[in-house]
Amino acid sequence: MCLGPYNKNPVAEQRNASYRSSMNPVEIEEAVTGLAEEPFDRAEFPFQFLAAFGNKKTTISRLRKGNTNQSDIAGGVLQRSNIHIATCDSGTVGQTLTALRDSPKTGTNKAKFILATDGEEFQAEDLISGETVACDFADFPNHFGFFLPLAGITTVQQIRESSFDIRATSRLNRLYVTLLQDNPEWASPERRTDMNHFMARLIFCFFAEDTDIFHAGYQFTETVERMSSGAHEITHEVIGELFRAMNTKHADRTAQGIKTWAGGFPYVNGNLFGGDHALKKRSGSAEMEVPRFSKIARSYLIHIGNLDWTKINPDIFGSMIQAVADDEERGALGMHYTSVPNILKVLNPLLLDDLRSHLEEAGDNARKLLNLRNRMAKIRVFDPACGSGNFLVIAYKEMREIEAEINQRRGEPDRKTEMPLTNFRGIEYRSFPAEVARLALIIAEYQCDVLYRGQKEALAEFLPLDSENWITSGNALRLDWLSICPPTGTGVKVRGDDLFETPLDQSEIDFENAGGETYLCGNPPYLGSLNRNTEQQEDMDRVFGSISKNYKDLDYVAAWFLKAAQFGLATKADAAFVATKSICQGEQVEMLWGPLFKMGFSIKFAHRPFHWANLASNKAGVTCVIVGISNDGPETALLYDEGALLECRNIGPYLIPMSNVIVRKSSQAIHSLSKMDYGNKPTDGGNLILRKDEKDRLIAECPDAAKFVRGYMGSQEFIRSTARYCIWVEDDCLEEADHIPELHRRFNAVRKLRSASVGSQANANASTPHRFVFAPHRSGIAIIIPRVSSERRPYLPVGFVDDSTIVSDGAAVIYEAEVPLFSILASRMHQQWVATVCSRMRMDYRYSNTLGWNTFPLPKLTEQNKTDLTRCAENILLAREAHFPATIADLYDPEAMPEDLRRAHEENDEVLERIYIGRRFRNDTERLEKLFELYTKMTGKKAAA
DNA sequence: TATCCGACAGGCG
DNA sequence: CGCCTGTCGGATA
Repeated sequence: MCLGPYNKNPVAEQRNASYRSSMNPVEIEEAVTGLAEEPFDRAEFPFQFLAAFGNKKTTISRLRKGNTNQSDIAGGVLQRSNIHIATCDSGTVGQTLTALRDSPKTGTNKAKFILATDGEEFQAEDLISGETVACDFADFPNHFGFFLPLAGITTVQQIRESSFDIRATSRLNRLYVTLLQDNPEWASPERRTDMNHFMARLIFCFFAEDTDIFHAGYQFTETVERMSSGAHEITHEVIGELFRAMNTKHADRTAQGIKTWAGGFPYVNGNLFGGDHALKKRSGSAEMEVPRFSKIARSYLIHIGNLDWTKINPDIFGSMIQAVADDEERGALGMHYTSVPNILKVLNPLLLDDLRSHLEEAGDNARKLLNLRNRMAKIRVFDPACGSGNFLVIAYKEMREIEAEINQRRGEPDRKTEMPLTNFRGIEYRSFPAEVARLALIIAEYQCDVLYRGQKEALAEFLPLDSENWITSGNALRLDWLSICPPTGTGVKVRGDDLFETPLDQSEIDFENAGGETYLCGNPPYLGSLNRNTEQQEDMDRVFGSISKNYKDLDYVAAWFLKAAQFGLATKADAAFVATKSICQGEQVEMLWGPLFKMGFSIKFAHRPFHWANLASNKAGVTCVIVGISNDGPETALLYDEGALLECRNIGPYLIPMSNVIVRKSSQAIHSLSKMDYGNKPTDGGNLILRKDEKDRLIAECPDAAKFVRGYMGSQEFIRSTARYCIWVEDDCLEEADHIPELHRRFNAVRKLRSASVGSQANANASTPHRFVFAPHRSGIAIIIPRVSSERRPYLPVGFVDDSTIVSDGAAVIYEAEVPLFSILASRMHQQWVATVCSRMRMDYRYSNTLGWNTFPLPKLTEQNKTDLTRCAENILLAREAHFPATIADLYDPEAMPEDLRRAHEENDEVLERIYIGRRFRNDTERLEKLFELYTKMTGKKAAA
């Protein structure tokens, strides 16, 4: 997955900075390894151990002083809710661990782990899972994954199981940083590509020497170590010579003057060892360069080479290693990667399930099996945001498994694969991940060959590498996808770098006879309009500019869907991407699905919104969907919701079973009820807002200020009854207010903040700091509708406020509201509508006047209807009052909603639903059907009129 | 003028 | 420290 160089904006940068503060698995691995290399200090070890897992200095010094150390064991350190550690006399590790396990404090303080060591032996136990570790002290860093929950890392089980990948990443990270320090001229953006290329070559060599791709006696690491022994300054020459050998055919080596010690290395080629790109462009020469190694860098290199690289897992390793080269992402170190289960959520319904069902159907029929194999050989999988190639690697591995089964059944178990690696194509913005993706695929191919055909066969055909460059590094939204991934059988092979700028002449492709299928997949970057940089903004213009004029608020990821659709129109390719949920909610539905439906696409399968966990604790994640599109008119569509699968006739753009109805946001209501306003927006940096204590002090110090203070109510204040206040000054009282020193001070602060803002609205209002930048406030009784509220509540929480209170932009508001409006807003009908067509924050309801209120389909109300609804509203309000001082949050807690309140709502629903169909609806599905039907009717009539 | 969104953020128990 | 649930201001129309 690619995250381009975005975040020009200071807010986003700040977010990134805070993300870096917690330790990631790679940093922890480094710290733990460092700890094992130090001499064992019995008294200090527990604290060093905790520090290695990211505990803050203050936490540790408090533990050290004994303030928070709960241990009842001699030499013990017990951190509440985490770990009980004890160091002990030599040879007593077993007893000490037992003592820790039996310690009453271990239980009362909810320790998750116990750990005992004497500096020679190391034993630990995970008290929740019961897993244990027992090893030599020097080896305990190998088990660091075991302890990751100590750092709050529990969400991604896979990380824990990928100790090797994390360790390798950590070492490479160290080497990379050191090399950049030693060779500052390689840090320029231009040379960085060469550095990345160099790292990819190294990784290949480490893998090759451990898997016998390099012949015995010609080990890369060993050769480098031997030839540069005592002379680290020539390390780069040694490596350069080895690379040169691997780039030279055996027949030419003597003529090229390759040194004899390098002569036994195989010819690898495949561009991997070819001359470096930037240099070639600059001087026309393809001579490759190797960065210089300091003594430390050389020792890092040898250390890395001595790891067991056969354990490399190309599915996830790539995601981690790509982050090594990325200054922006180094802090997060690949933690945005797409896990294998999530990748399969895309690939299974997109193509793998179909292939597997054909395999099953073929049984042992040799002809059918052959057809399937031939079909698979012509399938291209194309990930236009491939990052380090996870999707492609998984697709390749899964398809190889199917092919192996075919060959098994056909009695050809050793058969060479029919699926060229070059059928798994990708585009990636950054050069290093693109390089890693190529490498990951090569490694995956080798591993599959070993698995399905045997090591001998795998080795025999592995080298030299195919030199085709089928993973393109560039901006996917500016490249011509057909040029990069034309269907198989068209006669167009992989095109050279220079051609990517020029779109493929479509006459080059014989689509009629192509026959090969293409499937597009991936997890492209998500970026709201707020966080895009200029280049990304222009990308959107290029992709959507000629299609619609209403696209600027679309998420960046939507551009991949549109390009995929355009690609699909030319070649009949289906596509499926992971995306932010917002492309299937709220205003974006119209912007994206309007054009896609018009182009003849529909949703073939989808995963309903699910939470994408973030490894860092205390950080919110993102809510994702997976959407597969096709213009092939599928007869049924598959809708996945967590574990469940629903087959339906059509999946609507809101990812529910329905027709392709799009609800458009509108500033005009389709019903004839009162106008709903957006709340009053301060843009004040908090200076016009007062907590209760601030308000009390202000009025105590200056009673004259009292008349400028009003209640201030948004979502939080209303739902949780947390009082806040605001300064509210009408223009004609400004002079008086400005004489109050505290208000004067606050006005100045607002003026300063608004002037300094990059937002035009803030600037425009800088000279009127006593006023909110948006202030529709009117007197009279108003209804407040929180902008965001929890999805757990069975009804939208709404309520009345009087005009001593200012409704903030944290809520919507209807001024001078009539009581029946409350009944409608508080109904199940309205909740269902808003839940479906409005956007969400996480999974929580997010209210919008233009999307939820103005579009709400409601039959015309009679006077009798209004009287009935008024009575219902009064009953709801009375029931709420009966439980004073319970907050709205208390009252609408689904576990604890009072019975009388629930009854009042039921009654309200009954009255309203009778207005729709003369009876109660059976369920929410029926409610939504009716609402969408009515919406279509009401908007259709309006359009005609 | 008006408003939708956040590869989100932060407080509470 | 994990769970629960909504701020706030910029970009855009």
